[in-house]
Amino acid sequence: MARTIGSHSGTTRPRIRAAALRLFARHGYAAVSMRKIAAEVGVQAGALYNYTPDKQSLLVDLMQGHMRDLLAAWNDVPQGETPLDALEAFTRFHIRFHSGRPDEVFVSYMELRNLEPENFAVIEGLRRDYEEQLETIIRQGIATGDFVATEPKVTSMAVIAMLTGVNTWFRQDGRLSLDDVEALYWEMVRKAVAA
Amino acid sequence: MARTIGSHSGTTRPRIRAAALRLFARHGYAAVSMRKIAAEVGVQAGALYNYTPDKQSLLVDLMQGHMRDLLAAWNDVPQGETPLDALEAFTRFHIRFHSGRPDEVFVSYMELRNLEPENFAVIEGLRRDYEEQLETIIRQGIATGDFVATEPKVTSMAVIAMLTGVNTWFRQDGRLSLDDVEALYWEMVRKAVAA
DNA sequence: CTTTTAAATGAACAAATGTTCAGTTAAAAG
DNA sequence: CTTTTAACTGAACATTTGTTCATTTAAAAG
Repeated sequence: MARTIGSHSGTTRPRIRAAALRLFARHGYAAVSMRKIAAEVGVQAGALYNYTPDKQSLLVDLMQGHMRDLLAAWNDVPQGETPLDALEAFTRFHIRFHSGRPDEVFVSYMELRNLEPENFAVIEGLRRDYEEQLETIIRQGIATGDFVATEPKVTSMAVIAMLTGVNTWFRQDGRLSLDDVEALYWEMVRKAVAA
Repeated sequence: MARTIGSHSGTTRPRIRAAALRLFARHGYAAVSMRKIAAEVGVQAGALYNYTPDKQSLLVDLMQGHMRDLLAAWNDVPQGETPLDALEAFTRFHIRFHSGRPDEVFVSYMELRNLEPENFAVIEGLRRDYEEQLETIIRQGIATGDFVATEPKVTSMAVIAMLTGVNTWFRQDGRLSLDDVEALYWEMVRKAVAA
Protein backbone atom coordinates (compact mmCIF):
# COMPACT_ATOMS: atom_id res chain seq x y z
CA MET A 1 0.00 0.00 0.00
CA ALA A 2 0.94 3.60 -0.43
CA ARG A 3 -0.80 6.91 -0.17
CA THR A 4 -3.29 5.59 2.34
CA ILE A 5 -6.67 7.20 2.74
CA GLY A 6 -6.55 10.48 4.56
CA SER A 7 -2.97 11.36 3.68
CA HIS A 8 -2.78 14.96 2.63
CA SER A 9 0.27 16.68 1.33
CA GLY A 10 0.74 19.45 3.87
CA THR A 11 0.17 17.33 6.94
CA THR A 12 3.07 14.94 7.10
CA ARG A 13 5.97 17.37 7.35
CA PRO A 14 4.80 19.11 10.53
CA ARG A 15 3.79 15.79 12.04
CA ILE A 16 7.30 14.46 11.50
CA ARG A 17 8.73 17.56 13.15
CA ALA A 18 6.40 17.20 16.10
CA ALA A 19 7.10 13.50 16.53
CA ALA A 20 10.86 14.00 16.31
CA LEU A 21 10.71 16.83 18.83
CA ARG A 22 8.63 14.86 21.27
CA LEU A 23 10.75 11.73 21.04
CA PHE A 24 14.09 13.54 21.11
CA ALA A 25 12.98 15.39 24.23
CA ARG A 26 11.77 12.22 25.97
CA HIS A 27 14.51 9.77 25.05
CA GLY A 28 17.35 11.72 23.49
CA TYR A 29 18.46 12.02 19.89
CA ALA A 30 20.73 8.97 19.88
CA ALA A 31 18.12 6.75 21.49
CA VAL A 32 15.41 7.55 18.95
CA SER A 33 15.42 5.67 15.66
CA MET A 34 13.96 6.82 12.39
CA ARG A 35 11.57 3.89 12.62
CA LYS A 36 10.24 5.12 15.98
CA ILE A 37 9.63 8.58 14.56
CA ALA A 38 7.92 7.06 11.54
CA ALA A 39 5.76 4.85 13.73
CA GLU A 40 4.64 7.90 15.74
CA VAL A 41 3.58 9.58 12.50
CA GLY A 42 1.94 6.39 11.25
CA VAL A 43 4.20 5.88 8.29
CA GLN A 44 7.13 3.70 7.21
CA ALA A 45 10.70 4.80 7.88
CA GLY A 46 11.48 5.29 4.23
CA ALA A 47 8.78 7.94 3.90
CA LEU A 48 10.68 10.27 6.24
CA TYR A 49 13.30 10.75 3.55
CA ASN A 50 10.80 12.60 1.40
CA TYR A 51 11.04 15.36 4.00
CA THR A 52 14.54 15.26 5.43
CA PRO A 53 17.87 14.30 3.87
CA ASP A 54 18.92 12.53 7.07
CA LYS A 55 18.37 12.22 10.80
CA GLN A 56 20.84 14.93 11.73
CA SER A 57 18.96 17.51 9.65
CA LEU A 58 15.84 16.73 11.61
CA LEU A 59 17.66 17.72 14.79
CA VAL A 60 19.34 20.78 13.31
CA ASP A 61 16.06 22.08 11.92
CA LEU A 62 14.38 21.78 15.30
CA MET A 63 17.19 23.56 17.12
CA GLN A 64 17.67 26.25 14.53
CA GLY A 65 13.93 26.88 14.38
CA HIS A 66 13.79 27.22 18.14
CA MET A 67 16.67 29.68 18.33
CA ARG A 68 15.28 31.76 15.46
CA ASP A 69 11.84 31.84 17.10
CA LEU A 70 13.45 32.90 20.36
CA LEU A 71 15.39 35.78 18.84
CA ALA A 72 12.43 36.90 16.74
CA ALA A 73 10.08 36.82 19.72
CA TRP A 74 12.49 38.83 21.87
CA ASN A 75 12.77 41.35 19.08
CA ASP A 76 9.02 41.93 19.29
CA VAL A 77 9.10 42.70 23.00
CA PRO A 78 8.93 46.40 23.95
CA GLN A 79 12.20 47.06 25.70
CA GLY A 80 10.99 49.75 28.08
CA GLU A 81 12.64 53.05 28.91
CA THR A 82 15.21 52.25 31.56
CA PRO A 83 17.67 49.36 31.98
CA LEU A 84 15.54 48.24 34.90
CA ASP A 85 12.49 48.05 32.65
CA ALA A 86 14.49 46.20 30.03
CA LEU A 87 15.76 43.70 32.58
CA GLU A 88 12.25 43.07 33.82
CA ALA A 89 11.06 42.63 30.26
CA PHE A 90 13.84 40.16 29.56
CA THR A 91 13.22 38.20 32.75
CA ARG A 92 9.51 37.87 32.14
CA PHE A 93 9.96 37.16 28.44
CA HIS A 94 12.56 34.45 29.02
CA ILE A 95 10.44 32.62 31.57
CA ARG A 96 7.26 32.88 29.55
CA PHE A 97 8.81 31.89 26.24
CA HIS A 98 10.79 28.95 27.60
CA SER A 99 8.08 27.58 29.88
CA GLY A 100 5.76 27.38 26.89
CA ARG A 101 8.19 25.28 24.84
CA PRO A 102 9.69 22.76 27.24
CA ASP A 103 10.53 20.18 24.58
CA GLU A 104 12.26 22.64 22.27
CA VAL A 105 14.27 24.05 25.16
CA PHE A 106 15.24 20.62 26.41
CA VAL A 107 16.37 19.39 23.00
CA SER A 108 18.21 22.59 22.15
CA TYR A 109 20.10 22.41 25.40
CA MET A 110 20.78 18.68 25.69
CA GLU A 111 21.54 17.65 22.16
CA LEU A 112 24.26 20.15 21.34
CA ARG A 113 26.84 17.40 21.59
CA ASN A 114 25.10 15.36 18.91
CA LEU A 115 25.52 18.12 16.35
CA GLU A 116 28.19 17.84 13.70
CA PRO A 117 30.79 20.60 14.18
CA GLU A 118 29.46 22.97 11.52
CA ASN A 119 25.90 22.65 12.77
CA PHE A 120 27.10 23.15 16.33
CA ALA A 121 28.79 26.39 15.34
CA VAL A 122 25.56 27.74 13.86
CA ILE A 123 23.41 26.95 16.89
CA GLU A 124 26.06 28.14 19.32
CA GLY A 125 26.25 31.43 17.43
CA LEU A 126 22.51 31.98 17.77
CA ARG A 127 22.72 31.18 21.46
CA ARG A 128 25.48 33.71 21.93
CA ASP A 129 23.40 36.30 20.11
CA TYR A 130 20.63 35.78 22.63
CA GLU A 131 22.94 35.88 25.64
CA GLU A 132 24.39 39.14 24.40
CA GLN A 133 20.94 40.72 24.51
CA LEU A 134 20.94 40.32 28.27
CA GLU A 135 24.57 41.28 28.63
CA THR A 136 23.87 44.53 26.81
CA ILE A 137 21.03 45.37 29.17
CA ILE A 138 23.25 44.72 32.17
CA ARG A 139 26.08 46.82 30.80
CA GLN A 140 23.65 49.69 30.21
CA GLY A 141 22.37 49.39 33.76
CA ILE A 142 25.91 49.55 35.06
CA ALA A 143 26.56 52.61 32.94
CA THR A 144 23.51 54.39 34.31
CA GLY A 145 24.36 53.34 37.85
CA ASP A 146 21.19 51.28 38.24
CA PHE A 147 23.04 47.98 38.49
CA VAL A 148 26.15 46.79 40.27
CA ALA A 149 28.04 43.98 38.55
CA THR A 150 31.79 43.71 38.21
CA GLU A 151 31.58 40.97 35.59
CA PRO A 152 28.60 41.62 33.29
CA LYS A 153 29.18 38.48 31.25
CA VAL A 154 29.18 36.31 34.38
CA THR A 155 26.09 38.06 35.67
CA SER A 156 24.32 37.39 32.37
CA MET A 157 25.19 33.72 32.48
CA ALA A 158 24.05 33.48 36.09
CA VAL A 159 20.71 35.14 35.39
CA ILE A 160 20.02 33.06 32.29
CA ALA A 161 20.87 29.82 34.09
CA MET A 162 18.55 30.77 36.93
CA LEU A 163 15.69 31.64 34.59
CA THR A 164 16.08 28.59 32.38
CA GLY A 165 15.99 26.46 35.51
CA VAL A 166 12.30 27.24 35.82
CA ASN A 167 11.64 24.56 33.23
CA THR A 168 12.98 21.82 35.51
CA TRP A 169 10.13 22.20 37.98
CA PHE A 170 7.38 24.45 36.60
CA ARG A 171 4.14 22.82 35.52
CA GLN A 172 1.27 24.66 33.85
CA ASP A 173 -1.27 23.07 36.15
CA GLY A 174 0.76 23.55 39.32
CA ARG A 175 0.06 25.66 42.38
CA LEU A 176 1.86 28.73 41.03
CA SER A 177 0.73 30.56 37.92
CA LEU A 178 3.16 31.78 35.30
CA ASP A 179 2.58 35.32 36.58
CA ASP A 180 3.47 34.21 40.10
CA VAL A 181 6.68 32.64 38.86
CA GLU A 182 7.62 35.64 36.77
CA ALA A 183 7.12 37.89 39.77
CA LEU A 184 9.17 35.65 42.07
CA TYR A 185 12.09 35.46 39.68
CA TRP A 186 11.96 39.12 38.77
CA GLU A 187 12.31 40.02 42.41
CA MET A 188 15.38 37.82 42.76
CA VAL A 189 16.97 39.12 39.57
CA ARG A 190 16.25 42.71 40.49
CA LYS A 191 17.77 42.37 43.91
CA ALA A 192 20.77 40.40 42.63
CA VAL A 193 21.90 43.20 40.34
CA ALA A 194 20.55 46.13 42.35
CA ALA A 195 22.89 49.00 43.08
CA MET B 1 45.67 -13.79 23.74
CA ALA B 2 44.36 -13.07 27.18
CA ARG B 3 45.73 -11.62 30.36
CA THR B 4 48.17 -9.43 28.49
CA ILE B 5 51.38 -8.27 30.08
CA GLY B 6 50.83 -5.47 32.56
CA SER B 7 47.25 -6.33 33.41
CA HIS B 8 46.77 -6.16 37.14
CA SER B 9 43.61 -7.02 38.94
CA GLY B 10 42.84 -3.76 40.68
CA THR B 11 43.42 -1.53 37.68
CA THR B 12 40.74 -2.41 35.20
CA ARG B 13 37.65 -1.60 37.22
CA PRO B 14 38.47 2.06 37.84
CA ARG B 15 39.68 2.46 34.28
CA ILE B 16 36.32 1.21 32.99
CA ARG B 17 34.55 3.67 35.26
CA ALA B 18 36.74 6.51 34.05
CA ALA B 19 36.32 5.61 30.39
CA ALA B 20 32.55 5.26 30.71
CA LEU B 21 32.31 8.60 32.52
CA ARG B 22 34.42 10.40 29.95
CA LEU B 23 32.57 8.95 26.97
CA PHE B 24 29.09 9.34 28.45
CA ALA B 25 29.87 12.99 29.17
CA ARG B 26 31.23 13.65 25.68
CA HIS B 27 28.77 11.76 23.53
CA GLY B 28 25.86 10.70 25.74
CA TYR B 29 24.92 7.34 27.18
CA ALA B 30 22.93 6.11 24.20
CA ALA B 31 25.62 7.09 21.70
CA VAL B 32 28.40 5.20 23.50
CA SER B 33 28.72 1.47 22.83
CA MET B 34 30.27 -1.10 25.12
CA ARG B 35 32.88 -1.65 22.43
CA LYS B 36 33.92 2.00 22.52
CA ILE B 37 34.30 1.90 26.29
CA ALA B 38 36.30 -1.32 26.00
CA ALA B 39 38.53 0.18 23.31
CA GLU B 40 39.27 3.17 25.53
CA VAL B 41 40.36 0.80 28.29
CA GLY B 42 42.33 -1.33 25.83
CA VAL B 43 40.26 -4.45 26.26
CA GLN B 44 37.62 -6.44 24.41
CA ALA B 45 33.93 -5.72 24.98
CA GLY B 46 33.31 -9.06 26.68
CA ALA B 47 35.80 -8.24 29.42
CA LEU B 48 33.59 -5.41 30.68
CA TYR B 49 31.08 -7.98 31.89
CA ASN B 50 33.55 -9.16 34.52
CA TYR B 51 32.95 -5.80 36.19
CA THR B 52 29.39 -4.80 35.40
CA PRO B 53 26.25 -6.85 34.84
CA ASP B 54 25.17 -4.53 32.02
CA LYS B 55 25.53 -1.10 30.49
CA GLN B 56 22.81 0.47 32.58
CA SER B 57 24.59 -0.45 35.81
CA LEU B 58 27.64 1.39 34.59
CA LEU B 59 25.55 4.55 34.33
CA VAL B 60 23.72 4.04 37.60
CA ASP B 61 26.97 3.45 39.49
CA LEU B 62 28.46 6.66 38.14
CA MET B 63 25.42 8.73 39.01
CA GLN B 64 24.85 7.16 42.41
CA GLY B 65 28.53 7.56 43.28
CA HIS B 66 28.41 11.20 42.31
CA MET B 67 25.34 11.95 44.38
CA ARG B 68 26.70 10.09 47.39
CA ASP B 69 30.01 11.94 47.12
CA LEU B 70 28.13 15.21 46.90
CA LEU B 71 26.04 14.58 50.02
CA ALA B 72 29.02 13.24 51.96
CA ALA B 73 31.19 16.21 51.00
CA TRP B 74 28.50 18.69 52.00
CA ASN B 75 28.16 16.89 55.32
CA ASP B 76 31.83 17.59 56.02
CA VAL B 77 31.46 21.34 55.45
CA PRO B 78 31.26 23.47 58.63
CA GLN B 79 27.84 25.08 58.49
CA GLY B 80 28.68 28.32 60.26
CA GLU B 81 26.69 30.04 62.98
CA THR B 82 24.04 32.04 61.16
CA PRO B 83 21.82 31.26 58.15
CA LEU B 84 23.86 33.82 56.24
CA ASP B 85 27.06 31.89 57.01
CA ALA B 86 25.38 28.64 56.05
CA LEU B 87 24.17 30.08 52.75
CA GLU B 88 27.64 31.35 51.93
CA ALA B 89 29.08 27.96 52.83
CA PHE B 90 26.58 26.24 50.56
CA THR B 91 27.16 28.62 47.69
CA ARG B 92 30.92 28.26 47.79
CA PHE B 93 30.77 24.51 48.34
CA HIS B 94 28.38 23.93 45.47
CA ILE B 95 30.48 25.88 43.00
CA ARG B 96 33.75 24.34 44.12
CA PHE B 97 32.48 20.78 44.22
CA HIS B 98 30.69 20.90 40.89
CA SER B 99 33.36 22.80 38.99
CA GLY B 100 35.87 20.13 39.96
CA ARG B 101 33.76 17.31 38.55
CA PRO B 102 32.33 18.56 35.26
CA ASP B 103 31.89 15.13 33.70
CA GLU B 104 30.10 13.65 36.70
CA VAL B 105 27.81 16.67 36.90
CA PHE B 106 27.05 16.59 33.21
CA VAL B 107 26.23 12.90 33.17
CA SER B 108 24.18 13.03 36.35
CA TYR B 109 22.13 15.86 34.95
CA MET B 110 21.76 14.83 31.32
CA GLU B 111 21.28 11.09 31.51
CA LEU B 112 18.40 10.94 33.95
CA ARG B 113 16.04 10.02 31.14
CA ASN B 114 18.12 6.97 30.26
CA LEU B 115 17.62 5.46 33.71
CA GLU B 116 15.15 2.68 34.17
CA PRO B 117 12.30 3.83 36.46
CA GLU B 118 13.57 2.23 39.67
CA ASN B 119 17.07 3.62 39.15
CA PHE B 120 15.62 7.01 38.33
CA ALA B 121 13.74 7.02 41.60
CA VAL B 122 16.92 6.37 43.57
CA ILE B 123 18.94 9.12 41.91
CA GLU B 124 16.06 11.56 42.05
CA GLY B 125 15.71 10.88 45.76
CA LEU B 126 19.35 11.71 46.38
CA ARG B 127 18.99 14.88 44.36
CA ARG B 128 16.00 15.92 46.41
CA ASP B 129 17.96 15.27 49.58
CA TYR B 130 20.60 17.70 48.40
CA GLU B 131 18.12 20.35 47.34
CA GLU B 132 16.49 20.14 50.73
CA GLN B 133 19.76 21.07 52.39
CA LEU B 134 19.58 24.47 50.73
CA GLU B 135 15.85 24.81 51.30
CA THR B 136 16.38 24.25 55.01
CA ILE B 137 19.00 27.00 55.16
CA ILE B 138 16.68 29.40 53.38
CA ARG B 139 13.77 28.57 55.67
CA GLN B 140 15.96 29.19 58.71
CA GLY B 141 17.05 32.54 57.29
CA ILE B 142 13.43 33.50 56.78
CA ALA B 143 12.64 32.48 60.34
CA THR B 144 15.45 34.65 61.75
CA GLY B 145 14.48 37.52 59.48
CA ASP B 146 17.79 37.47 57.60
CA PHE B 147 16.19 36.42 54.31
CA VAL B 148 13.11 37.44 52.40
CA ALA B 149 11.57 34.73 50.23
CA THR B 150 7.89 34.00 49.88
CA GLU B 151 8.49 30.63 48.19
CA PRO B 152 11.53 28.95 49.78
CA LYS B 153 11.36 25.95 47.48
CA VAL B 154 11.35 28.14 44.39
CA THR B 155 14.19 30.21 45.77
CA SER B 156 16.21 27.04 46.37
CA MET B 157 15.66 25.84 42.84
CA ALA B 158 16.60 29.23 41.45
CA VAL B 159 19.81 29.43 43.46
CA ILE B 160 20.89 25.89 42.60
CA ALA B 161 20.20 26.42 38.91
CA MET B 162 22.23 29.58 38.96
CA LEU B 163 25.16 27.93 40.74
CA THR B 164 25.18 24.80 38.62
CA GLY B 165 25.25 27.04 35.56
CA VAL B 166 28.85 27.89 36.40
CA ASN B 167 29.87 24.63 34.80
CA THR B 168 28.64 25.72 31.39
CA TRP B 169 31.30 28.41 31.05
CA PHE B 170 33.92 28.14 33.80
CA ARG B 171 37.37 26.84 32.82
CA GLN B 172 40.14 26.15 35.30
CA ASP B 173 42.68 28.00 33.18
CA GLY B 174 40.41 30.94 32.40
CA ARG B 175 40.74 34.56 33.41
CA LEU B 176 38.77 34.19 36.63
CA SER B 177 39.93 31.98 39.49
CA LEU B 178 37.58 29.72 41.38
CA ASP B 179 37.78 32.15 44.29
CA ASP B 180 36.76 34.99 42.00
CA VAL B 181 33.78 33.04 40.76
CA GLU B 182 32.72 32.01 44.24
CA ALA B 183 32.84 35.63 45.35
CA LEU B 184 30.85 36.85 42.34
CA TYR B 185 28.09 34.30 42.80
CA TRP B 186 27.98 34.68 46.54
CA GLU B 187 27.33 38.38 46.15
CA MET B 188 24.45 37.69 43.77
CA VAL B 189 22.94 35.00 45.98
CA ARG B 190 23.30 37.13 49.10
CA LYS B 191 21.60 40.12 47.51
CA ALA B 192 18.86 37.99 45.91
CA VAL B 193 17.64 36.66 49.26
CA ALA B 194 18.61 39.65 51.41
CA ALA B 195 15.99 41.11 53.71
C1' DC C 1 -12.79 9.03 -17.57
C1' DT C 2 -7.68 9.32 -18.39
C1' DT C 3 -3.24 10.91 -17.38
C1' DT C 4 0.08 12.61 -14.38
C1' DT C 5 2.52 12.81 -10.23
C1' DA C 6 3.32 13.36 -5.31
C1' DA C 7 3.40 10.29 -1.40
C1' DA C 8 4.18 6.24 0.64
C1' DT C 9 5.42 1.18 0.82
C1' DG C 10 8.26 -2.67 1.94
C1' DA C 11 12.15 -5.11 1.13
C1' DA C 12 16.92 -4.89 1.15
C1' DC C 13 21.81 -3.33 2.65
C1' DA C 14 25.92 -3.37 5.48
C1' DA C 15 27.18 -1.94 9.85
C1' DA C 16 26.65 -1.68 14.68
C1' DT C 17 24.28 -2.94 18.99
C1' DG C 18 24.29 -5.46 24.04
C1' DT C 19 25.32 -9.65 25.76
C1' DT C 20 26.97 -14.63 26.28
C1' DC C 21 30.37 -18.10 26.63
C1' DA C 22 33.77 -21.70 25.61
C1' DG C 23 38.44 -21.35 25.34
C1' DT C 24 43.14 -19.24 26.32
C1' DT C 25 46.61 -17.08 28.98
C1' DA C 26 49.50 -15.38 32.57
C1' DA C 27 49.79 -14.40 37.32
C1' DA C 28 49.30 -16.32 42.07
C1' DA C 29 49.44 -20.31 45.21
C1' DG C 30 51.39 -24.65 46.59
C1' DC D 1 58.14 -26.72 38.71
C1' DT D 2 53.01 -27.72 38.89
C1' DT D 3 48.39 -26.50 39.76
C1' DT D 4 44.85 -23.32 40.20
C1' DT D 5 42.26 -19.46 38.98
C1' DA D 6 41.19 -14.66 37.85
C1' DA D 7 41.34 -11.95 33.62
C1' DC D 8 40.67 -11.61 29.07
C1' DT D 9 39.87 -13.04 24.11
C1' DG D 10 37.31 -13.74 20.06
C1' DA D 11 33.65 -15.50 17.87
C1' DA D 12 28.88 -15.84 17.82
C1' DC D 13 23.79 -14.48 18.59
C1' DA D 14 19.63 -12.04 17.44
C1' DT D 15 18.22 -7.18 16.96
C1' DT D 16 18.39 -2.82 15.53
C1' DT D 17 20.44 0.94 13.09
C1' DG D 18 20.31 4.80 9.00
C1' DT D 19 19.53 4.90 4.43
C1' DT D 20 18.27 3.57 -0.56
C1' DC D 21 15.13 2.43 -4.15
C1' DA D 22 12.07 0.04 -7.35
C1' DT D 23 7.26 -0.33 -6.98
C1' DT D 24 2.54 0.86 -5.88
C1' DT D 25 -1.19 3.77 -4.88
C1' DA D 26 -4.46 7.48 -4.64
C1' DA D 27 -5.15 12.23 -5.20
C1' DA D 28 -4.95 16.20 -8.53
C1' DA D 29 -5.10 17.96 -13.27
C1' DG D 30 -6.92 17.72 -17.86
